[in-house]
Amino acid sequence: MKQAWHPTPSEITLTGVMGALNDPVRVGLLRVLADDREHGWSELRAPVAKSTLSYHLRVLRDAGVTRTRQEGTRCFVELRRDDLDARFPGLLDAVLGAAHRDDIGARVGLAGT
Amino acid sequence: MKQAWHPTPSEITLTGVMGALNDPVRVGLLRVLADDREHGWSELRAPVAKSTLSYHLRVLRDAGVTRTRQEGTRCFVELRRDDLDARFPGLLDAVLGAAHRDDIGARVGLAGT
DNA sequence: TACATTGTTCGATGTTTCACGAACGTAGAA
DNA sequence: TTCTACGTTCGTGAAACATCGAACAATGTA
Repeated sequence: MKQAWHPTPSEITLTGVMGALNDPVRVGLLRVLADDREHGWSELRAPVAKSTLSYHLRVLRDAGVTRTRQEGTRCFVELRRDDLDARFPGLLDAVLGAAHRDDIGARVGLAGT
Repeated sequence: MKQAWHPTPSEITLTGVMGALNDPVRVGLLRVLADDREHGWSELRAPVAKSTLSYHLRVLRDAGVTRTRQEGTRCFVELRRDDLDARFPGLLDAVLGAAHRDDIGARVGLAGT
């Protein structure tokens, strides 16, 4: 299983990021990843089938919002906060703040919490 | 022609705003309206048919991004900056800054510019 | 009244998005 | 090698979206 493609910082587009964050499940994933730690795929809990979760993680990755690393058969996901902040200053914080206030994507979480 | 419906500030949702700003034409309109002045409908120039422009302005209005006022047969549109800033601090500026840097919606403009 | 202007709405069309289960490929375990 | 666990990809379907031109409604003008 080869490492998945990721956009370089300059390939990250506003349209792509806005599109990626225009879904409550993906905003929920964003909130989970906002602790800036790497999380295992299997640790993630979302109210969708695993194929759908894979799809959403792919959308986030392709947009440059997250980075996915493969290790054996396991995957680890993390937020590309530095790249996003460099590219679109303030955007991530604004979305995270708004998502927290409106409690968007609340049904997404981590195992055992 | 009665005045169109607008969401109250508390009815403005992050999901709605993100969805509204997830289209280059609408981001272009946002940039045009970012001067915080009221603009006449007929003043707006976008690379779409007038029925499509009407549709986009409706999406922005329904999301709470803009306010539309009717005066006779004419319409005037303005950005609801205060409401958006109160609801989602920093979001509008972040999007406007990013849109400017990436030149999103550049084909939208005003007549005579 | 009749006509022109302005923007909205309708109906049709093609595209994109999100969802699922099934099938698949890769890597490690037995 | 065979089996199991982990995620991805495929095929499909339903819904939402963007787009257009035509028809429409509301207002102002002749």
